[in-house]
Amino acid sequence: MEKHHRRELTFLHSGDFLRQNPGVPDRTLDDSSDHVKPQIKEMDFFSSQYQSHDHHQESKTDDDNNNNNGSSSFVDSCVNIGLNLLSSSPGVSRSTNEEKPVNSNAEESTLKIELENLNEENRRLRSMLDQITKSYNEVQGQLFMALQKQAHLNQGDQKDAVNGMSSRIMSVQQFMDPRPPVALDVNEPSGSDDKTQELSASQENTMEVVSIKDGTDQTSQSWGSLKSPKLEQSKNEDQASEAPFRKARVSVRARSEAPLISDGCQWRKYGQKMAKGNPCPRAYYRCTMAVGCPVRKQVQRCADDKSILITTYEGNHNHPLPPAATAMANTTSAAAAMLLSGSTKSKDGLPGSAYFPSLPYASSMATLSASAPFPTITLDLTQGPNAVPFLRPPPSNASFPLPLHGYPQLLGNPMFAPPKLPAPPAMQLGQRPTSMVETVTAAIASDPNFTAALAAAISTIMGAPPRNNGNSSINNDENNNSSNGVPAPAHPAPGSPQAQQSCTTFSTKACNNKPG
DNA sequence: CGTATTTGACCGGCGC
DNA sequence: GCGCCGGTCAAATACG
Repeated sequence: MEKHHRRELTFLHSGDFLRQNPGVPDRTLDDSSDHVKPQIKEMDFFSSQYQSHDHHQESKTDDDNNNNNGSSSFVDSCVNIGLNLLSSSPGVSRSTNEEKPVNSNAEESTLKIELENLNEENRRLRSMLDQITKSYNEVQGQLFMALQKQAHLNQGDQKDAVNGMSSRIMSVQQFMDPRPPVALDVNEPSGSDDKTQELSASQENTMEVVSIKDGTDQTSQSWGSLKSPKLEQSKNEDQASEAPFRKARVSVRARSEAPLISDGCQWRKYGQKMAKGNPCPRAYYRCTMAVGCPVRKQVQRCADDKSILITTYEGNHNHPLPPAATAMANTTSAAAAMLLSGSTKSKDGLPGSAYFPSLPYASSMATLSASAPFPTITLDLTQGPNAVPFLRPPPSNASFPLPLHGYPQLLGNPMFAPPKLPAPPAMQLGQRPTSMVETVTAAIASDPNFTAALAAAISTIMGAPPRNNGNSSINNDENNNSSNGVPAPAHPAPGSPQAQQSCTTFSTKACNNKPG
């Protein structure tokens, strides 16, 4: 069962592709790092795999080979040793072999045969991997084409097309990027230069998609230096047009009985107030994952439906996000790229009047609110994936539907400036409240509805009918995530596309969390 | 005892 | 200027 839904939701996870291979035991991936067992098959397989395909794992493999510690990555030359060490009592096997040359010869021939079998297996798996890679590329191409097609169809605005397309494509690239999701502590000096570079590059991609600055503080995103020329330009433009804007916010509506949704960050409550027009108190939290992190969030139950939890994020994290948060952020960004279709703005300029259901599952998830003191994008995750364009009647205030959360550019696009707010600085292009969106996407990720919608949308784009697994296939990953703010250890699967990761690591603890 | 939460006080923005 | 309101501070309290 778990295998089943993994397969569906992690459709780009190379590791899971392998996992599906009939000849490869499931323990292959899991055991590669944790267990010391005579699993030469798996080891050999990975070794070859990485050597031929996966650059970013090369360094790891090389390290292992160099260390030759026999803990995880055996090369062929080590097979014998590994077998002896692992299958016999240490210290005894050697003398035993010396005393019994005949048996040793027999064993040697046995090992040779086994080695040949392994080589054969290795070839077979490699060819399978090639096929998978091929299919992967094909699907990627199809996705590109689908996105371009949709962009053309919805090409209501040239500027949007220019900005959006490239971003979309970048997003897709990032989504498809088989490199391991990053997010780990980039400030920490890495032992391997190659690895570091890979991480940086990957982060760059990630940030290209996710990055937003809300203009409140430009404390360097510790993730990096990621600056595509384009974004750099945008940033400069923004800085040039610095305006007295305060903060953009992202609000997430999700059904949850828990007082908090788990978004991968650690929060400390610093206040609670009764808000006007809502019998439920509003709680104020600040991020405590790093000293001085300016990110705040407000949590309040919906006055109309107390089962709906409204979480509003504000500010930029000044620290790397834990994998649990980053992965989800990446995924959501990728999902944004997938789901975003063409022009997203209100063509007649009237709030609430624009709706482009090119991607029915997601296009109604986001609304921009013009009435709030701050530009706020609201992501409504309270509807089921198949509740087709669920256009929750916009709240009394002015708002207009947006296809897409997690799509930073939207927040920055002056075209989206609420009529009431004359192009608030917060809405300037290039202002990228990165972390806010990331946090929100993390929150989104914790909502089963979103992941289901994402899966359905992806399936739609891919031209395949969405499987009817819906929430059930996604929600079972609770154990994958650590509790609030605690990074899930080593959960990024090597060589897996980032998008996949978020699919598999989505936290659904929203309903299980106890307040910290 | 250290840390997190609670809760009333305080502050600033905004409308009248 | 005043009051309302959202947001934050910080002392008191709770908790492990």
